[in-house]
Order: sequence, then structure tokens, then C-alpha cells
Amino acid sequence: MAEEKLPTRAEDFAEWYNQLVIKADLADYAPVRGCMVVKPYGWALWENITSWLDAEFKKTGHVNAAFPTLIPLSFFEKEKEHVEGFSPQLAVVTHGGGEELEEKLAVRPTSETIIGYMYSKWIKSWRDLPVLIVQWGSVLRWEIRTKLFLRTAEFYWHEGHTAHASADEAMEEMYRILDTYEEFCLNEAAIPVFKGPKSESEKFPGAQITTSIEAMMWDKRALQSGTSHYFGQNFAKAFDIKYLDRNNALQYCETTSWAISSRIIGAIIMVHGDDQGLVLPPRLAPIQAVIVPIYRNEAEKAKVMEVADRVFQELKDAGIRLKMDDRDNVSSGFKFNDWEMRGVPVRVEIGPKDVEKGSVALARRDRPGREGKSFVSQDGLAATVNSLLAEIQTSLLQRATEYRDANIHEPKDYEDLKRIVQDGWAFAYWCESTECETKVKEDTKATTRNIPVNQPDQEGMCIVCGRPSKRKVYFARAY
RNA sequence: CGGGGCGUAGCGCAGCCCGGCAGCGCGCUUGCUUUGGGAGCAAGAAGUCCCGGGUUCGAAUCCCGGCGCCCCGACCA
Repeated sequence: MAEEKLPTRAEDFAEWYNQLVIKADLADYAPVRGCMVVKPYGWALWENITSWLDAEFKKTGHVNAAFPTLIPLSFFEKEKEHVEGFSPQLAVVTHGGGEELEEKLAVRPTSETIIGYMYSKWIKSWRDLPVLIVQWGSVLRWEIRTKLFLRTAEFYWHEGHTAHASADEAMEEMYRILDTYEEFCLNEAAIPVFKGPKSESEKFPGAQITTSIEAMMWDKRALQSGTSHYFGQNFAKAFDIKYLDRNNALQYCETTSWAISSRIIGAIIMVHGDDQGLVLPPRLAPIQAVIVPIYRNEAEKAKVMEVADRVFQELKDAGIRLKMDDRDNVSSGFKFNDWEMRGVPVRVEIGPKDVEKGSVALARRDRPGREGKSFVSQDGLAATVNSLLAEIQTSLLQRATEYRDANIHEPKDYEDLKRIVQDGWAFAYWCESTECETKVKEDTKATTRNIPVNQPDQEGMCIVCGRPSKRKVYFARAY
């Protein structure tokens, strides 16, 4: 239950976040180091995220399957960059049934290896391609520093793994999924993102190309919110994934993988949340509207509840995800604050005065306090609430986009870049060399986020070294 | 791995220096009054004082050893 106030975001953003996750009832700390328990309210939010994505993947021919949590440790040795990238983060099972295991088993940190192994058994002919499989589940990475949702040892996600006959087709798949991720962020989560390839040094271990979507949090730090990778034939060669083409020639597959994790919940919190607590976009909110009946005695209660029950049924019939807060042991004021903490988009208050006047009070979560309150007729309330939900969804995206764009600057020179990334993002030409990227990181802690697609066909000079450059990149401090 | 802090009721903490009935606030339970922006009063329940050993008539407190957690820095979705 929510109690007491949060620190404001300006006072202590990290502490604001930590307390909010607990007080909004999304998750709790587990007894295992670095792990979280996702509570029912947080999981309901996650289910709304996953059900949209799942439906979208299925539209483009993807199917779901499940692979084991445990992976033979030797599998990780097969791809050089992959083993280097993930070895430090592996949890390893050494005993089973009281006996020491002959071969140690890793708890999956990601499933390219075991899925690659299976694909090599399943794929024989060009007729078997493409293979488009998604796994929903959790993975485990032994993280040093953890934070609920943003970086926990175990986290939830989907991982898509696809195999194709040609590089073009695999690249197309990578970008198709990236588009789906962008669409999800914009339309469902109301979070604007930039999409495009990552730099060499920021690539996924084993990938030829890693693309990402990048979002700006309230504190102006960047959060990589989804990734889509093109592996070329790296994993196909490591796991011997081959098929006979139409000319009876043996070919290696081209593979991809891609993921959005429960981290996206952290993004929703840090993009939309305010000093009152969580603010959820209506399309993802587990509870879109809450009804708070207000009364002073039994006689009033009877009258108010009659209206409240009728309104509840009307809104429910209109398909609104709804909650009646009929708790008798807390005051109305407490309830207001409680539901604001949990980010419910619309609150419907019904008291004795409303019963008299045929009205209700509507409070919209994206505008806290008196400003967001209005008194509307009980007639046609379902339509009123539905249009308000749509308006909140739109205005959250608009507000987040304006905020982001106001905090991205194009540096005049390197000194300017160093200043900008202290409190915002810099968008600048970059020669795509690791040296320049590393220099920025050492000087400022900012990293390259991605090279956004759809850039104008112009040339410039690398902001660091001055060499000619064709593409601009975002520099930002990241989570 | 380097630096700092902490471990006492569900949560947040005081008590420790200077050994002597285990406390405070919040939360929880019950009752009454309350309810349009975080209600009040009353009565209750709730403890392996992180673990192990030692000193002592007596240890939350002193000594030795261990474990765990959090925060800040280099790596990561």
C-alpha cells in the first residue's frame, strides 16, 4: 500500500525511482541477490505489453516455442565473441541430484547457442526456411549492480530467433522487428524512440550488426529499450546451421535475434512518472479508470453506491479496464493519492453532490491536482472516459517528444559536445571510428547510442577528429 | 575489484561510546467516531538485537572470527 510521499525527481531521481517501484506495487526485492519479484500489478502491466507484441509477431508469421533454461557450458565456447561477452555474467550449475555434473550447465543469459544447436538439426532444405521462432521467458545474467526492472540478474523478455536463406532477407527481418518495436513504443508506451544501428563497440557479442531503439528518460539519460541483431553467418558457422539450396549446394543460414525485456517497464516509469508517482499510458494500464465513491454515513453510502455501481457497469460494458475502490478503512484523500501513486490514468469520483446533480468528478492523471479535474455529466460517461483515455495517450507521447527534442542539441565543436552531454543528448557527425568514440566516453562518460536511420544525404565533419563523415550519431550518458 | 556505510518487531530507526526490564515512529488487529486531497481516539498483537565463539554474576552493548546487504566508481539489456 502506498504511504508517505516520494522524494521529488529533482531532489533524487534514483531514490524517487526505487521508492516508486515499491510504492506503486509493481515489484519487490527477492531474497536472492539482484533478483526481483514482479507483483501482480506489475505483471498485469507486463502482460499488456507482451500481448500486444505477441499478436504483432504472429501477424508476420512468427511462432512461439520454448527451449531449456539450462545450456551446456561448452556451447558458449563455439562463438568467440559470444563467449567473451557472456562468460563473466554466467551462473553455472555444477551439481544435480547430489552428484557433481560431468558437464557443467549454464543458466541461459540468452539463447542463441541452444537454439542454434537445435536449428542445425531442424534445418536441412531451402524449403525449411525461414524459421521464425520466438521464446517468451526469463534469462539470468550475474550483474554487478542491479536496479528493479532496469537491470536485475533475472529478467523477463521475449527473444526472437530467425534463420533465413539470404542476407537480404535476414536484414529485412532485423529492420521489420525494429519497426515493430518502434511502433510499440510510440503507440502503446507513448515513448518516442530513435532507431538505427549501434557502433562496433556497442554491438551484441557475436552480431555483425546490432540495431536498437533508444529513449530519453526524465533525467536525460538514454535507455536502450529494444535491440534487433543481424548475425550474418556467425552463429550458423558456429552451430553448423546449413541447408541445401535449389541448386543442391550446401549453404550456411543467415540468422537474427531480437528482444525487448521487462526493462521497458523502467522506461515507462522514467519517461512518464511524476512527483506524485507512476503515470501509465492508458493503452498499457492494467486499470484504466478507478471509481472512488465518497460518503459520510450509511444513508449517503446507499445513494452514492447506487450511482457508482451503475456507472461501474456502464464503463465495464464499454470495455474500460476498471476498478471500484470500495475500501471502507481509508479516507478518500488517501485513495486519491494511492491511485495516483499507481499511475491509473483516470479517476472517477462520485459523492453526494454528484448524486444530486447527475455529475461525476473526473481527474486525469497526466495533469495532477485541480488542473486535471473536471465535472461532467453521468450521461454518456463511457464515451467521455474513452475519449479522455485517448487524449491522455496522445498527450503523453506529445509531452515526452517535446521534452526529448528540447534536450537534444547539435554541438558546434568538441567542447560544446562535452558540455551538452552533461545534461542532454548531442547529435553530431562522427567518423565511426572506435578511437573517437572512446575519447568521448573517457572525457564525458557519454557513449554513442545509435546512428538513426533516414538521415539526409549530407556530409559533415566528425565532431571529435574532423575527418569527413556521412552520418550523425547520438551521444548520451546511458543506463 | 577499489572506496564508504549498515545489520535491533513487517518497514524506517534510537539504544552501543559508559554492560543491568528491548524501545520509538509508521504499518498491522479490534472498537467507536470519521471519509470531496494522505483522519482521530482507545485497547492490543508482534523480537534468533545477522551468525558463531569468548570475557562477565549479567552482553544488543566489550573482544575475536564469520556471513549478508546497501551506496559510490570501471563492465552490461
